[in-house]
Amino acid sequence: MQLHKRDVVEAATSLLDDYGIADLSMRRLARELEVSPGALYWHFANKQQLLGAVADRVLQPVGAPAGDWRTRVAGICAQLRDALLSHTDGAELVSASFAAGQSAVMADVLGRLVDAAVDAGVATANAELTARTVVYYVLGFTVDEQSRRQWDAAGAELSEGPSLLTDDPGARFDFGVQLLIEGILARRAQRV
Amino acid sequence: MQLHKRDVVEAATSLLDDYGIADLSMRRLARELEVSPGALYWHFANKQQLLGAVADRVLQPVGAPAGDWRTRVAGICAQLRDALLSHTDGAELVSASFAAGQSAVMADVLGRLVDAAVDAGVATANAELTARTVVYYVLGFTVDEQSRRQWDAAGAELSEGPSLLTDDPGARFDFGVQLLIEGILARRAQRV
DNA sequence: ACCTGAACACCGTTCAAGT
DNA sequence: ACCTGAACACCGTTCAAGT
Repeated sequence: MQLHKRDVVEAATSLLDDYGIADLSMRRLARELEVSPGALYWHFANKQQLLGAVADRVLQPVGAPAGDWRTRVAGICAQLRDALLSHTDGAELVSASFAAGQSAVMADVLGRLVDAAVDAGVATANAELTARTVVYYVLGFTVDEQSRRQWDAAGAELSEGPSLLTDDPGARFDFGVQLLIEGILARRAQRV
Repeated sequence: MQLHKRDVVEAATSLLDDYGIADLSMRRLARELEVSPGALYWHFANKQQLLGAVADRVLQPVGAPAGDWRTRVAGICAQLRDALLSHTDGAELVSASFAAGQSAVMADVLGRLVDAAVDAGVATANAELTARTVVYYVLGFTVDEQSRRQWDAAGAELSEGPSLLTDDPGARFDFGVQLLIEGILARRAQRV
């Protein structure tokens, strides 16, 4: 039976969920699909490109929220974080794929953030950087959050009851998002 | 002659500068030092730890600027970016080591940013996140900047003269730093 | 204490050759 | 068009044994 891109991405995603990004290798993926390693290179130019496709699969649930620019920025951030946390090492995967310019969906998300920045009144010359700043925050925060989560999901029962200092990642995340939104507000209508 | 940690880190840094992070392997480093691969594991527990030591070497020039909190934040950001741009793939290396919790110097830098945030009036519960947000920005921005720089340092003479859209990375970097500073200002004196 | 030698268990990628 | 088989050129890490 023929191998399709979609099957490959599907298998890669379940490998990711079950064993994490360190064990998501081309050879192991090929083994799982019962094909030779070389077969994957008919469908994908290299591993980076394949990981980019997996990243886009992870990002499928991220939509285009409506509302004023603040609502949209906050909505995109929240949806992004949720999507990343839904897969083992999702934040790390998407972060790497974004940096490598291999995620089409991240490019779309960036575009929506650019629109929101423009609507906020940021000069077009600065809108892209404003959008990137938001993305850097969401990825950085979530990579960190996820590695901590996964770290004490192992070694679980040894830890103290309600974790240290009433840790509420959601609230912490929102604090940063609001910081950025206020920063955007302050930098709007900047003379180019 | 005895192999010391400092020699290893020195050799690793020059391998980094000459060939980039992808070619900085334990085996290649051992070959350069004319020891067996196993010898490195007497001095470092694993590759992550060694890379952390290299990251700290890269970060040596980053100091503790004086002044009011805004000046300190801006100064730390600028020094951090300069240090990262001074070595091939420096931003990527430090970003990875920071995420893995392997850079002592980044921990120090974070501490100074926490102090600045507290001085700005951010509640202590939010100061760490505020500091991390700044770090996420500097690392994200500089990884991106450096990959672009290195990409068109190859394929050089083919490109247009003054690059696209009067690209001034320094000015763009400062815009983001100011956005963050204004965000911090807006979120100071937050009720805990 | 510090290092070698050799092994273990892998990698990503390419490419002639097959169907 | 799509895939196999086999190779190429590597990895990180461990560990008995040597000095």
